Amino acid sequence: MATTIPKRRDKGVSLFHALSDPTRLEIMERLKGGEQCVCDLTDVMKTAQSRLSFHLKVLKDAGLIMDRPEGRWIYYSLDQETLEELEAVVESLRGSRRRVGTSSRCL
Amino acid sequence: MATTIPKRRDKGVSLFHALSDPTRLEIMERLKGGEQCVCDLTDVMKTAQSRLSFHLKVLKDAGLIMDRPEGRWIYYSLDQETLEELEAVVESLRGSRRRVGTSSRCL
DNA sequence: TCTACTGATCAACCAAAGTTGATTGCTCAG
DNA sequence: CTGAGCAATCAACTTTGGTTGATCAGTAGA
Repeated sequence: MATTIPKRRDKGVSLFHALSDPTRLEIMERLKGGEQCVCDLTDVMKTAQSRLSFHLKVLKDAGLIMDRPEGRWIYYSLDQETLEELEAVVESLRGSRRRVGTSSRCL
Repeated sequence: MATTIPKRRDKGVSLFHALSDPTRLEIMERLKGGEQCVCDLTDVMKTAQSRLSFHLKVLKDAGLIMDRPEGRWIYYSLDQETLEELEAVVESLRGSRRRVGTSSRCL
């Protein structure tokens, strides 16, 4: 089933919004190397725990990352499926490169 | 010359931010069909002219669209180069899919 | 059980982004 | 030259997003 245009747009908006912050982009980059627990990230990014937790939530709500609790820790990792969706959204933006001669209305 | 990591990140942030709004995403979709003047967009999107102008500026500042004045009108179109950059940024997010067995620090 | 640690959540605050309506500068037609 | 239409800009306002510090629940180890 094909997703409706507005639905697809909303999905794009939420993905782009989640990635539109330097801290969150850094988290994504760090997770490229494999899953990390929050304490790893807090240490290496030298940032407040609540702040990091906030950004992780934004990424998780967008579906870009997943969490896996293990004992005392929670491990975060990239969600490859959503990243593929993101790639599809971006590719769809490029669309057909045809050139329309004149505008429809403004004459 | 390879761009530095933080520079690349900033570029990503500004692109993602520009696309993180439904109105702007709709503009992008409409421009896929070819260049459009502002009056076309105002008509078809049924939105205030100043609002549209604001969003066009955000997209333009991010480098995603270009404008071409012609007489009384200004035509906007997608900037394919930037869209390619965007694709590269997104692809780089997927990175290596290797799995790291255990975390470095949290034991 | 008691304590220390991890990480989520909350409320209060501050900053950034978006909206609205009005104005301005420009171009073209009469 | 005048009047009308296109589009950018501005100031005031509203809304959304991000930060901070505190608290809370869950887990592990002594």
